[in-house]
Amino acid sequence: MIYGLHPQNSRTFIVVRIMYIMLNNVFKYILLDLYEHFIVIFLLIFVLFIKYDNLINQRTMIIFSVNMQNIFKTLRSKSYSVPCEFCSIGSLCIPILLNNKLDNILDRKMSYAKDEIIVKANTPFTKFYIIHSGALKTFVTTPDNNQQINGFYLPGDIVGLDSISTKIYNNNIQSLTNTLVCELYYDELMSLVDTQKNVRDMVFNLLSSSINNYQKLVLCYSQKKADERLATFIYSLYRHYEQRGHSSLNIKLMMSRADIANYLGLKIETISRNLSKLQEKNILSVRGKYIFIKNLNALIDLGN
Amino acid sequence: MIYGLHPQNSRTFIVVRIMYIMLNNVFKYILLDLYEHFIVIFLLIFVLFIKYDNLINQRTMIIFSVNMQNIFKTLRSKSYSVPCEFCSIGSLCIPILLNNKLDNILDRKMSYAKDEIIVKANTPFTKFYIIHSGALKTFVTTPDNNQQINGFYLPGDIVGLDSISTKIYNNNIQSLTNTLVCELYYDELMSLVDTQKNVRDMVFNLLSSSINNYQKLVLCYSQKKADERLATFIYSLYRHYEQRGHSSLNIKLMMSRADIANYLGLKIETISRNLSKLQEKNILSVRGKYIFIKNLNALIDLGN
DNA sequence: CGGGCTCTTGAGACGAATCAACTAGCGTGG
DNA sequence: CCACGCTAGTTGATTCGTCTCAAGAGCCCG
Repeated sequence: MIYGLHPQNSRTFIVVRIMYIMLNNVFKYILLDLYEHFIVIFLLIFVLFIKYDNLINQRTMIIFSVNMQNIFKTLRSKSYSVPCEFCSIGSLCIPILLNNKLDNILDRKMSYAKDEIIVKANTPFTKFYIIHSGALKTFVTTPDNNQQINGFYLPGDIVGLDSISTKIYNNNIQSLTNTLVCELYYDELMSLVDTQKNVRDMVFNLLSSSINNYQKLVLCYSQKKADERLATFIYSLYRHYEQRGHSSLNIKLMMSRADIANYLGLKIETISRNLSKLQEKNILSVRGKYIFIKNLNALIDLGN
Repeated sequence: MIYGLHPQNSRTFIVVRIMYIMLNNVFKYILLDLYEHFIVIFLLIFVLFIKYDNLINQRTMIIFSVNMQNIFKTLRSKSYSVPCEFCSIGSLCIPILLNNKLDNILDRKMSYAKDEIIVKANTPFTKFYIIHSGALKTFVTTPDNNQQINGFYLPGDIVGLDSISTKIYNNNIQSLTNTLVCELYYDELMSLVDTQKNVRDMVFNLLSSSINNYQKLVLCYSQKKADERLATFIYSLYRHYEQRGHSSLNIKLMMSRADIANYLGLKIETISRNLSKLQEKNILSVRGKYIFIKNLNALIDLGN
């Protein structure tokens, strides 16, 4: 449990959580450089808080130091976790339904390191993965041994819907950063579907909207040029964060250029060139993995 | 009720149906030219049958003549209908479940002429369409007023799964030939989902395998060249017919070159050129809308 | 038989891939 | 703390594949 936010003490945990959400919401429109300074200020406040908290003892101190490191890391990478109510599962979170105690929800979360293979393709399908924080990608390996990414998954997303019919995982699932996922067993979900109408409707909606997304992706592939595809991709990231309650013009790309290129059916050089092109057009400001959307409407227009 | 197979008299209908299915199954391996002759023989037998059927009166005669025209048309285009047990809905056909009488099933079928718009995009979603015979396409119209096809649907397929989450039809649905569809109301299906486990599982499988198909399509788009895409497309048609109990190396393209091009994200000239290329390689034999697969393995290899 | 389609084939234009060189960012170890 | 190497990312020159434009062939239908 070195990775991820996982203190044993639930009171201190809540404080961490509140400040964390605050930071994500209050500062979401602040530019990259400013952002860095605020993190320092935040950490100072945080250290003071620890100093005067009478709960502190040797053991929690160690936990805090571990957490602080993680929080710092997380903030630096501007990764985020969705509060459970913004999850694609929404208020119907299975752990919550099964057992309404917070501790139990936390116990359901599994932690994975960067680049860890979570699931290998063609292994038996038993459970879905719902991302709490971090990011995943799914991909298949083609006969000529290179990979084809067919989805990026961000906090709140559910992975594995395509496996219901095949009973095996059709894709490899791999973490892009340190990632916390909730596991959701298919059988458990089905028993809830039978007893609760809202769960049934939710699952149908998830499946249906997944089909919808793929239809849009197909449309993107089949008639858009490289720059249009890239614009669509970046806008879809923006939309995704927005829908999960993190609307910000600052976007951190969790995936490498190579992954983006692979996903969009282009080559890495083309991505690079077109990012520069969008920057020249004053639509984006790119700095490594960070993108700032300078002209959202132009971005939307370009992506059609 | 001019189009489609829709006699009022169920005894005569059954005979038509049996002969129709016979023809589809007995002659499925026979080449195009031979096929034409058998249709003539079949029609002669059919006329004799009518002559000595004591049920005939003025009214049924008219119905028959209408139907004969349609049957002739249908056979000439080598269209086919799936017996209900090969439908994607399978043995769980809702009309059958709701009311086990044949007449009632027939009443559920709606008939559409070639190129008829069955559903306009963005209209309220109430029911799925399951194809009995013929073919449909679904497409969206882009802002610059040209269409993007995102699916062809053949007998046994269900259309509209993506609309569950949006509550509106996301695509226009248009018939490619004269088409018979079974209508399936969403509410009816949901009430069956709640009461019958096998229906529930079927619906989940349908949704999940639809996601699966789109994943494969995305893979096809993002890293295959024109000839590979075309090979994949033709093989997928072959597989589709095979799964519905009509395995034949003779394939009739229900859609125009323009539709194929649009669907595969290519231009009509590229389709034409690559069909010629596949013919030169002795993989296919193309004659207008008819394709004969000369080398199935080579086709599969090319499509990866 | 001609008019309107769809489909095929050819020549040149354009966009993305490829190959190659170079730069920036990052962690590692001295 | 800096030098080092490694990887990720950028930029340029050339090649290759598909699109575009254009003309002609085949087919259905009145």
